[in-house]
Amino acid sequence: MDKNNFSRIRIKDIARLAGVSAGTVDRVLHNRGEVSEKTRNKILSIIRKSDYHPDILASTLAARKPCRIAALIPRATDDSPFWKYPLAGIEEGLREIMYFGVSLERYYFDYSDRESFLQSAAGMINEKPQGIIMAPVFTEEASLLLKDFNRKGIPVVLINANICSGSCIAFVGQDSLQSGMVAARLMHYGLGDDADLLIINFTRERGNQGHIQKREEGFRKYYRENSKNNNSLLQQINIAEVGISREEKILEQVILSSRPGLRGIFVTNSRVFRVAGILEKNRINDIILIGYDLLQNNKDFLRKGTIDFLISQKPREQGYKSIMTLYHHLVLRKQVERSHYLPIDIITKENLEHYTFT
Amino acid sequence: MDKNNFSRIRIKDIARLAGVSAGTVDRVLHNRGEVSEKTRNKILSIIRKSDYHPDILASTLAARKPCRIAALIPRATDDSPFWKYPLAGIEEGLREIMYFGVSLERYYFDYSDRESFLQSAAGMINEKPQGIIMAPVFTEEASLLLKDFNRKGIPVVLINANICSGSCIAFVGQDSLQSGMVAARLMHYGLGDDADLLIINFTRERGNQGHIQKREEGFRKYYRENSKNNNSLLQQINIAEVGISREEKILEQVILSSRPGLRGIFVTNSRVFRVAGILEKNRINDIILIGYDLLQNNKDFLRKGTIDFLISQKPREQGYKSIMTLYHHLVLRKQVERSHYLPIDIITKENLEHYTFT
DNA sequence: CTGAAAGCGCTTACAG
DNA sequence: CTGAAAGCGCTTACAG
Repeated sequence: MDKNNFSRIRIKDIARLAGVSAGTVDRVLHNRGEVSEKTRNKILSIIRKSDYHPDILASTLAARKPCRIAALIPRATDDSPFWKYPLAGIEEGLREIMYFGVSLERYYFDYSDRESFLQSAAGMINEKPQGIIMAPVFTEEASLLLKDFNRKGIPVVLINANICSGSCIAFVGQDSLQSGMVAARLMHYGLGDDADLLIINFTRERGNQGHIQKREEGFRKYYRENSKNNNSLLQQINIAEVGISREEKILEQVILSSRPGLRGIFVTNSRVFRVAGILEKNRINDIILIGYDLLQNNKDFLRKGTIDFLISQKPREQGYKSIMTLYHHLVLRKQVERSHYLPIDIITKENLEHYTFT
Repeated sequence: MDKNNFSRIRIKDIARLAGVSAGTVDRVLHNRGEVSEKTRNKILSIIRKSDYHPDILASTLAARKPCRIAALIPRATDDSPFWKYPLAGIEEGLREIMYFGVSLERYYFDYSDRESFLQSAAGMINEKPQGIIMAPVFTEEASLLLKDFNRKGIPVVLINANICSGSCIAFVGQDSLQSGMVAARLMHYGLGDDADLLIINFTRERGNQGHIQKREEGFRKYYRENSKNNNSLLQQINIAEVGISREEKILEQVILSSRPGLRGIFVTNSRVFRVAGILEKNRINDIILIGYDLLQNNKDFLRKGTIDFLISQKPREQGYKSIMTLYHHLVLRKQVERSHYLPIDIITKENLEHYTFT
């Protein structure tokens, strides 16, 4: 039987050992100067010997300075509900740490509106938060912001997409290239070599499409490395989001004209339900369909078998980890890991129901 | 922009409003009597109106009563390292809540020694922990213990296997039946109908084999419901763990004699690396092999491609959730969910590396 | 540069 | 049945 006791030595004890007052110990503990080198060193050496751990409860209680964290993320919409999950994760984390005086300010922007991103960011900066969670949807603008935050000494955690070049404390998200490889692996495992495949990209305004491209790249990489499938069998199509009915037509035409050879479709984002709809409408059920994200639409098609596999980005856990990382940094003052690559979850009809928190 | 402020009304405020002292408010807050009905009701009504939330930091700081949690789990061994992961998860959780005075006492037992389970349990009971995490490896004995803890009012969280019939506050683990279905789905997706399959059970001393059986059941259920594969194609073999070399011989014989028809093998626990070894030795690479748990051996074979899929039980997260559930119950005094079925993770060579915390 | 005192919000004997 | 006081371990003005 082992025991795991926690801090017993108190500031008071150290003060007594050093022959000084608690206030002085506190001053060296927090490096706020106004202590002579001599006493400072004496206290420091005592601390080192004594494996002192501050009582963080007493500390935050006494300091009673609130810690305001801001989240700059896209607003979830009916059309694109993805971002409600990271937010839910952030809020779940918040509930666990609010006792430490942590509060959350939410700043939303429109996923496809660069201007709204900048405006929301400006509002956030005005409030001078102690820490920031940011979804860097618009790469260039986000990079500039990052530099600004860095200059101001505000720690930032990036969520979902990674543009962190030294100026953020951590990134939380998925390894996109690798997730494309996972999709390819599933495709290849089910179809073997020499099956006609189609990759569909639903693109949007230029901006954060980097990780979408990476997924396609990963998919191709897998096939290059593991299959005798020659590239001509691997078509790709980009669908600009220009209005659903027009898109549907184009897609339908491409798919139908590729039959009967076409055996598998990989959709590089959460819009896979669109393709599923087309397959269903045309009563096509001999095509393997793989895409991303556990949206309600997608889950329905997965249950019906129209979609074969979904890859989850663990959006909720992304949110949870983001705020917890900031908490570890700001409140606990612990070293945090720079990269948090979350698992690439493979979801089927059979394991779907147990991915409630994802 | 939203704000998320937390408790501002203090006991002192309520006391003032009720025209009593803080001590009296505290007494009704904690139901420890010695208050007249009249003042009690007055205070209660004020509390209800005021959305008072206790400051849990101040509360645990002032109460300074330690909360000792005990974990009764199998000792991890070289042969069977599985249990080191739940323990790691428990310890990870502990680090986050030790500030609240939570400490952990570990009680180990031998996974295949019923007697050691009882002895370790006795030692634990002696120390009168405030909460218990228990792996109910030996079903009958564990049931009796559960009743005893229940009588003593000690809350228990069961981990990994579920025998909780009302006398535990929560279960954390995997849905075994469903995980078998996931394995079958992967098998069937890769091989189609009418492939010869083999299910291998490595059994041990009678005891907690319930969830292993469930896995086989799930596997068969999937095939019954989804395939035209008739049952004669689905052989099953139980290997009693009687010594590795004898087992290897038997297994090798079974596998070789089933060739060339045999196309897939499902191993119902983490011993899948044993089967992988036999396949490798005999240069067999046209058999799909699926098993459980990210042990080092298994991961190596997954990387080499001898094992095609592993299903993870998320052992670390089981541990983490167990202790956090107890913490929510004991320290935060919150209602906790009864069942925590963790996701059934599908691991391939391609997504293995991002399942570090699992 | 240093110490003594008051206070964070809650709990706990103790006195009445 | 109730209140006043001391204390949990730390922080923060303030006085010197």
